[in-house]
Amino acid sequence: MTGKLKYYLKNNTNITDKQIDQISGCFRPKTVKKNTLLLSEGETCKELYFVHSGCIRTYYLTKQGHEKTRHIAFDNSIVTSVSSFISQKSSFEFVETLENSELYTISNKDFYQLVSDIPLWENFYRKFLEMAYLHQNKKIENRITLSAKQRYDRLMSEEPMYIQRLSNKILASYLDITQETLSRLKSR
Amino acid sequence: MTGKLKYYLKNNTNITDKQIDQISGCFRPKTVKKNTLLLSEGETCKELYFVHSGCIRTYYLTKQGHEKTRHIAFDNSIVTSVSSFISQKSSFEFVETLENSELYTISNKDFYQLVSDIPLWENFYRKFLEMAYLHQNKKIENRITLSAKQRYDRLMSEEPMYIQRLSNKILASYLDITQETLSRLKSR
DNA sequence: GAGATACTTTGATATAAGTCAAAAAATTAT
DNA sequence: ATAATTTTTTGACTTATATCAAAGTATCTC
Repeated sequence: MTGKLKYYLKNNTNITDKQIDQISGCFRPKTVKKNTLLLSEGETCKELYFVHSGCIRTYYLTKQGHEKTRHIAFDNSIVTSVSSFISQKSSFEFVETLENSELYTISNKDFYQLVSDIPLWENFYRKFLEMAYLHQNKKIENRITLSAKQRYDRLMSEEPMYIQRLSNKILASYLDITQETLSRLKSR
Repeated sequence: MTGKLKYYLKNNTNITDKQIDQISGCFRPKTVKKNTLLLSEGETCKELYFVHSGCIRTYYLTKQGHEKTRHIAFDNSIVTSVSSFISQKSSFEFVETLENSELYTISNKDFYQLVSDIPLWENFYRKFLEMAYLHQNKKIENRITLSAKQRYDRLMSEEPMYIQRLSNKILASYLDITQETLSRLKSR
């Protein structure tokens, strides 16, 4: 059942099989329809998700009410509202499914219990944070140094799945441009 | 000598005095004149700095050759080219002193040795990464949701030290605007 | 302290991307 | 299938910020 999660942990950590069983035992399966909010602005993020299948995004609203997509997680990845999950303070982000999704979810409590109990899990979490940082870094850099068209072209070549699986609306908000601009630059 | 560093660790961790001695023993003092490069693009970042006094920035160059300041560290904070220090790959960032600075420097090797040896140091490092992530997050959000003037005003009210201690050139590059724009919006 | 170098201001102009609006196309629901 | 809703495209217009250029200030260096 949690096979894919176990496989993921086996491939990304040196945690022993026994401890992988212990870890995956802390996750609960959760089937969610597309376009479902898992977390809203103002709530405290109590869960972290492993995406078995489907797709999840995190986004926030600008003062003008525009959605800005921060992160998109496809199959075989981990996602949550990182800042709220870490700080256990009110989130300014939303977490939402973009497709019908099968998730495995772990509570904040259990997660940090594992961080204390299993050194290699803390190690894994640290590496997750390192990756999250590098990813963010790259997003800032892209946003600052590339034009809208260049960002689109780069995503197209580096992460074609984004273009294949996401609607223009979501894609535009991920690339920090308007739908109209995306529509126009696609036909250039 | 490393008094300020020890004080910093006492205030930000639960590490025992004995282990704080062990940790600060791994740091070496380094006095650096202003406008000195500590790391250049293409080099691998082997050191992490505690800023005892002075000021350090990290920045990178766009394809057009413009400097973009990513992070600024004043007294009593820790700084490095995080992505290169983590990955031990070639850096695309520069690290530079903006003022005459007294630093304490630790090697990547010693740093990760302490991460292995002292659980509370790994814990501290994890929290450092969490903070770095939150800080980045906020920078992305500000850049996307606020106008140049709004970003300047917010920095002025939240971090007046930035405006007091940095030249317009550096400040502009930190706010992701040109010097000319900064000059203009200051007189509005 | 004079000259060189680097920084800041001001002006004129250009441009990428946003906004508003409405039609066309694609999904979703009944 | 048909209607209703949502998404995408296209057009006309606006705007914030960048660019280029030149003059004015400040800072370093010999």
